[in-house]
Formats: sequence, C-alpha cells, structure tokens
Amino acid sequence: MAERTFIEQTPEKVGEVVTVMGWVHARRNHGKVIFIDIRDRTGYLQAVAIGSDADVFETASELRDEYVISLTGEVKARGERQINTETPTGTVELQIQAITILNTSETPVFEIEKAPEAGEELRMQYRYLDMRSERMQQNMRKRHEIVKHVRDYLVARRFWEIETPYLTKGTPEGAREFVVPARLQPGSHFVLPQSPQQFKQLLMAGGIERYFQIARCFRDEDARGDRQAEFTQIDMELSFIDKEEIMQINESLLIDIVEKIYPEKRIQTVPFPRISYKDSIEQYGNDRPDIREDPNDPNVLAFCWVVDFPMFEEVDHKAHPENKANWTFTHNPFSSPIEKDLESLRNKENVAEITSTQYDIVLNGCEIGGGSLRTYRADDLRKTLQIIGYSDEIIDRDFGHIISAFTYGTPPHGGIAWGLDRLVMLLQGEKSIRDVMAFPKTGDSRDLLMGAPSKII
RNA sequence: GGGCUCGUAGUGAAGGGGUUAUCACGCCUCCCUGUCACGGAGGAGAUCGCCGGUUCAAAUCCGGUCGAGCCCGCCA
Repeated sequence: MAERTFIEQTPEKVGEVVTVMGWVHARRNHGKVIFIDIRDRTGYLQAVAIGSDADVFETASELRDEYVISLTGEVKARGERQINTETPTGTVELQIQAITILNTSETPVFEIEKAPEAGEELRMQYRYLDMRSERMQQNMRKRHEIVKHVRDYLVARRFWEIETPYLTKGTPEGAREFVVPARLQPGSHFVLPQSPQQFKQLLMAGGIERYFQIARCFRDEDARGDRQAEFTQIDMELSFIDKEEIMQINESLLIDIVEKIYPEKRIQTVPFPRISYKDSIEQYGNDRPDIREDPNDPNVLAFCWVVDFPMFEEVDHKAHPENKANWTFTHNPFSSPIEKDLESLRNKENVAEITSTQYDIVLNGCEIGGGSLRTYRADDLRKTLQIIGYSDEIIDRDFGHIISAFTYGTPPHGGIAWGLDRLVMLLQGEKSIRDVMAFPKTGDSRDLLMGAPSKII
C-alpha cells in the first residue's frame, strides 16, 4: 500500500499528493462533481471527483456509506468562499486522482453519525459499527490516554507493572465468583478474581515495594449502569508508606489527568476535601457524598475523600442468614485499623469503635476507588478474621498462604484500587460504564456481539 | 429473587378498538459542477416482538412469554 497520510495531517500538506485511507462517511453527488467525505480515526476530509476524469468519477459514483477506500490526490487549499469552519480540515480538500475500493459495506443497520440515538441492544450487537461513531471513538481514545497517563506517572515514581493471575482461588464471603473447571484436576475449579487484593499484598511480601496493574476483575453479580460482571481496576500497592503519602500520590495523579487530558474541566476543590464516614452519612445520607455546588455544570469535578470508616459493622442477619457471626468487615478483612485502635483489635474489644485506615475516593457522588493501609502482622490478621467469626481451621485453610507470608518479614504496606470504567464514564460525561468499555455486556451479563455465554459444543 | 418502563418499515419516533398504519433519517432510480446534514422528482420497504384471550372487529384492551433498560436486593 502507498504511504498513508492521516486525515488530521492534511491541512499542512497543501500542494502535496497524498494517500488517505478510511471509510466513506458521506457522499454528495452533483451530477458532474461528487464530494466524498472520507473518515479515519483522526477526522473527516472532503474529497472531490470531477466528471472530466471518467475513471475516477465512475468509481466515485459507485461508492456507498462505510465502503473502505484509499484515495490518492493533491491536497488543495479551498477558495475563500468554500472554507468550512465547522471542521479542522475545512481549509483544504483532496482532488482525487485515484480511488481504490478496499472493501464494500452493506448499508449499516444504523447511521454511524446517529449511532448514539440507536437502541443500546443494537449498538452492542453491532459494536464494531457503534465504535466508529465520534462518541465511542472519543470514549476509547480518552480511556487509552488516561491509562497511558497513569502508566507513565506511576512508572516515573518507581512503580513496577506486574500481572497477577486470572485463574486463582476463591475467597469466602464477598461477591459471587465466576468458576472455571480445572481440566487436569477433575472436580476442582479455579475462580476468577474479584480483585488482585491478596496477590498484590503477596507482591509486597515478595519485596516488589511498588506495584501497579491495569487489572480485570470479575464479579458474578447483577449488572447496573455503573457495574459490569467484568471491569477494570487501576490497582496499586506500596510498601514502607503511610496513608498520607498514598492519598497524596493518588490525588496528584487525578489532578494531573484532569489538567492534561481534560483542560476544559475544573476541579471544584483542591486539595480534595476529606469527609469522615460519620459526617458523610449524617450530611449526605450515604458514604459517597456528592459535594458539587452546581450539579448541572458538566465541567465541574468534585473529588473528595471519605475517611474514618468503622472497621467492622454488625451483621445483617436478614440479608445474610447464613452468617452466624456478630460482626463483618465494612470493606475487606485486610485493612488495618488506625494505630490507636490496634490494641482494641488485639484484645477484640470495643469492636464497634475500631476505626479503619480505609479511604475512599469519590467523584461527583460516585465511588471511584478505595484503599487502605493493610494489616501486615500475622497475628493481627488472625484476630481480625476471628472477630468476623472465622474458626482457626477456616482461617488456616482459606488464608493460610497470606498469614504464612506475613510471618516471613512482610513490610508495612498499603494501596488503593480505582474503578477505571467509572472514572472514564464520569470524565466523559457518560451515564453508563458500558459506553466506555469496548465490548460491554447486557444487564444479565450476556455478550450480544459474540453470543456469550453459550453451550459448549 | 422483587418492582417499574419500553418493544410499531433498516434506524429513531407518532398513533392507542373500525385509518390505505403517520413522520423524519436511511435505502433504490432519475436530474443536478461547489456541496459539506447538498438540493429536486419518483419509488420500494411493517405479518405493529411472540403466543393466547376478550370483541362483529385488536397494533390498540387483558393474560402470559421473550428481549432491552432503570431501580431494590446483592456488589468482602
């Protein structure tokens, strides 16, 4: 193929003969002159075929929407009265010298330009068409930019990007897990991780010191607008660190993302306000306060931290009749209490008063992440698990690996995980995380494009 | 597991017991040398999600079912 010029580059190529490749976005046939709007990932460009060039004109008249074409021609400056100020390439147009049809297309089931108005079922079924729309292209591009930015930022701060297994072991309690039969151990199964929580702590035990991962997580629960069966966390963990440092790194990173990738948006308050769990419940009625002064301003980002969560809460025996214990953890059993409550934990007294080091990051009333300092001494983890009613047998069976690790010099550590999909959703002004995922699933977790799940043949 | 909303040409919507089932966009044919959501003329395209019931008559009312969305439960 000829060397390709991206459409966004064409305004600087006046007078040059270039080849652009992309999709037929629109065509306007005026009898003796045909205008083709060709679209690639970088934009649209008007190309012109005139009747005096019979070969080109004949091919141009055969083109239909979404045909994939290669156009070679001279980039010409438009006359003053023909400049289109609506588009970045409106100062130029391509005088077509050769057209190659690389592939044809059926009439799309919905018009690409109107994809956002199409039914969501159809958009998911024809995701590859939906994805050509400006809206989805922007969502995918911005998501990429955010992830790239996070990577660069963390790597520059001595984090290592490490992958943890997707085929792993179940953990009791928590979300329902996806199960994968283990062929080589009939009757046994793997589960897909709800989060890399235990692995990242084991990485700290392993001396990695600073880790991050763009990690897929799996939860076999009913979906919502902001919940999918599989979703992506930006997961990180650090050793020899205090709470303040972790919050500071994350706060700076979020501010940096907004400043670099969303310069048109404004963060309502910097540094991010910190609200205690108790105050949040009292003032906002929940633990993800929407502190926006003007909730109708699409460009305002109101971040805040919610801190001082209780470590334990009383078990709701109606919702969890199988749980005979009196206490359960509010976030996860691996969070450490704050320093002054460690004695209570160790003595298993004043349980209701024990405060966790947990911190949640909230944006515009939506929880986009949470973390804590972790318990890193074996006895303290055992005490925590005992408080929530686990016997020593269960603890050794289900948590033996991590308790063992803690007995071999695990450093103090802590971390956080962001819900990437939710963050991108909020930054992009979308109402559903489905719109910032390339291939989302329906509310009952089916993939309409692939037809999954399906019977194994 | 529960509640609510929706399902009508390819797409998005209107209609709400008797209509030739309406509109916009798209599609097809023809005309058009400056449009950029081009324009003009004409045309095709719908067993009104599916099954059953009520009725002289159902897209319309009722029941069920399937599919989609939202919410509650659930989401360490």
